[in-house]
Amino acid sequence: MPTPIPAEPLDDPAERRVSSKVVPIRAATLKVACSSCNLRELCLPVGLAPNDMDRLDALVESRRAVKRGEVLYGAGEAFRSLYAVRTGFFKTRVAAEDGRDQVTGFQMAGELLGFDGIGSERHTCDAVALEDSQVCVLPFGQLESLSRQFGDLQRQLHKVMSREIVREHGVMLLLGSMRAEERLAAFLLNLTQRLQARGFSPTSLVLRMTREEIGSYLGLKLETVSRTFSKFQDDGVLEVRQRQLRVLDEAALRQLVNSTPC
Amino acid sequence: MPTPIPAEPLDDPAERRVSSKVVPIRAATLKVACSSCNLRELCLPVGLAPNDMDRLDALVESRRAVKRGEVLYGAGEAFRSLYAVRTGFFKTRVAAEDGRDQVTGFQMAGELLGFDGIGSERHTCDAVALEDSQVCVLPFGQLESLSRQFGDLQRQLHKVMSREIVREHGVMLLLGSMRAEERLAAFLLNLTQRLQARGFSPTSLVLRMTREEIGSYLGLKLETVSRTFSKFQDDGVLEVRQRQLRVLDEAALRQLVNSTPC
DNA sequence: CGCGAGCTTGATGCCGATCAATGCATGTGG
DNA sequence: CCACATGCATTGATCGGCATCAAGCTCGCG
Repeated sequence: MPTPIPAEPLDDPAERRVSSKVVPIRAATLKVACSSCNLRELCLPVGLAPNDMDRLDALVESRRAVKRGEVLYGAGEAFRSLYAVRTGFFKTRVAAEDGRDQVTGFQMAGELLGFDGIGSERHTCDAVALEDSQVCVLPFGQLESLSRQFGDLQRQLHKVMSREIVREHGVMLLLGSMRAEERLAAFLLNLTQRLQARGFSPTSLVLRMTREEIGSYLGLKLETVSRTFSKFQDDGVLEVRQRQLRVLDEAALRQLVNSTPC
Repeated sequence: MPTPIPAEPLDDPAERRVSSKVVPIRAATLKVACSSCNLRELCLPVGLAPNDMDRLDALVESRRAVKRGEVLYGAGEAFRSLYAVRTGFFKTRVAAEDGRDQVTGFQMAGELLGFDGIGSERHTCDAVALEDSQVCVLPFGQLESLSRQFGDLQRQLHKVMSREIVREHGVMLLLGSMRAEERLAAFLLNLTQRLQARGFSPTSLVLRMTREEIGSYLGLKLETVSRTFSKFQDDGVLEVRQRQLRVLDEAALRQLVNSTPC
């Protein structure tokens, strides 16, 4: 289990103001440094020796600001870098040839994006910011070469990719065999757990995504998501006011996920 | 697109007879060698320089025979190695705390298994042989250390993992937004394409898995799978006799996958 | 203040689950 | 070698959960 971290302070305002457009920012000017990042216990540097971390610092060449609604990368784009979410919130989605698309994940601070692009040297999905966000840019060629020198970094990279595979197994289980209530319960538990690991309250949260995006992720229509929220509220499990949620009975959520009425 | 390879010859009988139990076999006695394996164009060695491949040969320490129905590894087991399927056919499945389980993939010759275990040092799903099979054992520690020396191998390993992530995105799309006929059509197209890459006919195939296993993978009940097969047969798209299939109208299958009646 | 994106809630219908029975192949022991 | 068991597949009848269609509602914002 990752070490909990106190709620991160807001970035200093001077830094946030640059976000009016997608702007690459030179590392030197901002002193980007994993070693001093408040996300270092959650992000790629987990478990690295101080020496290794210095080298990783050197690799993080820039940050990039992405405004709400803008794409960090899109399907078809050449793959160059992974991205670590520093602040903000993203969704990734794949699109079928026809209009349909599927949200494949939501990423918050400290989580990595872009693994989909390694296999074909092109991205195969879109990453979209759900609020004004900042990412650290990790040029993949450099990351590979660095991880050839530092076994700990190599291992960490492999672990992160492996966990992404395992997470998707969980989503497949959810999509393949759970009913609407179970899906939403599983989703909420996952969300609160990740927020808790970042020092936020596990009982009070603000959704960053619409009902439609939740529905796409869970294989449900937005009306079903909405109705299920209402039902949880009627049952006293949740307090719902728009995107503001309060978990009243976490045990009930857990029980739902493990029930087998299907 | 991978180079097609002629249908692989059956293993020599002396070698197959050892499969009465799960038996580790010393490499030396069997001359295991990626460089002479007829799967080298499909497996981990893709694109390696001859020198690198010799080193990979040295790493493949043994083969392991797994009889139909036996597990190659199970959830909870310590993670030590990846496995490359040499002959045979596997499924991987995750289990929820209650009885439910979900088939997360089917693996055939040249495909790699075991990535689920890297993240937590323990396997998180079961790998079960669907027919008598053989795998090459790739001790992961050695694979990492080798891929620190050889950039091509490192890159190849990352690509394989990335493609696994992308494949799962596709399954999520399928589970989240397709109807039964589309799911089965997508499944069949994927299967025939992979068989074709291995030099088999893309129109005539024998399923190695039951209707129930297909259903679990596709998020359907076995009756629905069976009915959908029957419908495809009535429509002249498929000829179905038990597990023996013949694709009569591949275009119809493709059209189904891209249709959007949902 | 009024517009529009997002959310809620109701009425209805359909796809696939469920329950149930039968068919078909393989294998095993009498 | 047949009788029977067993596992898997097919097919039918019915049911239910979620999608769909259709109104309103809420709230943030120009």
